[in-house]
Amino acid sequence: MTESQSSRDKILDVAEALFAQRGYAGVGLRQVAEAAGLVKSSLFHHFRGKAQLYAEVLGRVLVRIRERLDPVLESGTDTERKLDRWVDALIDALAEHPTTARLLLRGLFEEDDFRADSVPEAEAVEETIAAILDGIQRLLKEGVDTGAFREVSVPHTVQTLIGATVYHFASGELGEGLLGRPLLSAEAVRRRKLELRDLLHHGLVGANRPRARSALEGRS
Amino acid sequence: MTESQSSRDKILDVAEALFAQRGYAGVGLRQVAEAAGLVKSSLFHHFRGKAQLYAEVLGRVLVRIRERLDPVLESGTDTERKLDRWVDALIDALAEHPTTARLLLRGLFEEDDFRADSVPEAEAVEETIAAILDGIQRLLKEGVDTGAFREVSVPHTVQTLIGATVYHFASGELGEGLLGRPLLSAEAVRRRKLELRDLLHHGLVGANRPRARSALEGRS
DNA sequence: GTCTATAGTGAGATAGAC
DNA sequence: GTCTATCTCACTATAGAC
Repeated sequence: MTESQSSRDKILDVAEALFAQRGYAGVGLRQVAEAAGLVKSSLFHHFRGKAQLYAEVLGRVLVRIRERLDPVLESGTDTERKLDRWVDALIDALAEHPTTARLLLRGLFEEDDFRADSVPEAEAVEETIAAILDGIQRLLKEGVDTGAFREVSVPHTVQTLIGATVYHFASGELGEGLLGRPLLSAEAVRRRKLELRDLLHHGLVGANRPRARSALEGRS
Repeated sequence: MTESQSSRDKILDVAEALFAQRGYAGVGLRQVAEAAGLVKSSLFHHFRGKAQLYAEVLGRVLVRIRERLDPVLESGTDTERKLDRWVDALIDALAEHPTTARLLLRGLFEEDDFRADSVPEAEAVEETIAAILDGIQRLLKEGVDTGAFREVSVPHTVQTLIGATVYHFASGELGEGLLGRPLLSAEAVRRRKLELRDLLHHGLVGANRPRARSALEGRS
């Protein structure tokens, strides 16, 4: 965020914003260069080409997310609280930069477009995704095995969690039209956590256990 | 599906598949033309340009979906069953063509790319989206007002439903890696409906009402 | 490390013959 | 309604001066 960042970081920052907004195929290196205050060919001094730049952008945001999620999984509380914290941490990560969710969701699709001109850096991206998925799957399995959660399908529940978080914050104008406010406003983020937690606690958590919910915590 | 379809329909079909796979910016009209058995310039006899072709593709799948959802909303059962049927109908619509979910989710993002070269046909797309969203919002509001559902936020719940359905079937390799089978296999579609219904019934439906669930309906 | 210049390709779109 | 030919523009990438 400071003005004394290297050209390389500046390029990554503007490329992240552009790829999130217009996608891999929709962004030209000319755009990226000019937004970074350079001329197009100067990019090739920092990155081998478009595909590598994209892979580095994607890898950077995935690592950012993983760094927020891993500590939650290692914390020593009960499974139910760990899931709450995991979801909150993911939402915080997505809400930190307005481009993150879109970049991730687009990344899911554009693998086709960009695996064509494949680069070795793409492997690091896949590994980080696998690690994140592995973490949440272990957590859910632990909950199901110990009876803290219903006997849900772990993969399907992972998909639901991704949809409820990444899709939501990537939904742009459609989501903002529904909510009537910016998706990343403090109120909307807070409310998203609350709604999702309530859904999970009534939907995931076994029904025949003592449950101390502070009824209707500050609804509008 | 027959071989005696008009060139126009053939173009729409192959464009739908290509736009779903590679996105608006990622598809060239040359690809579309050759996949339809024509040369590029022949497309311009049927469509004014790339943006209009894309708008018509998008409009067609949205109308297909709306035609499946509207009858559910007009059926005369209780709110809870209507929601179940609405979700099932949406999943059936998404599972009917393997391209639908991706096309829709990409459509959310690519509005930027393609609103640039704006076409009047885009309005019909917006209207169909608005009608679909209005329908599910009314249904959810009815459920909250009558006490059939918890006091959830209607817009947030719409977002969760979209994420749990459209995202899921658009998730491609990531989703298939998680589930270990094709997303559109009969078993995976059946299971998705079941998992989502269970989540909603334990999460959306009020907890202090008589609930006759046929315990563990055929889990693997 | 950034620049100018340029190669080489493919894009969307138009004109007009058949 | 489909074709060939062509226009203009933007793209990724490279070469080489400074």
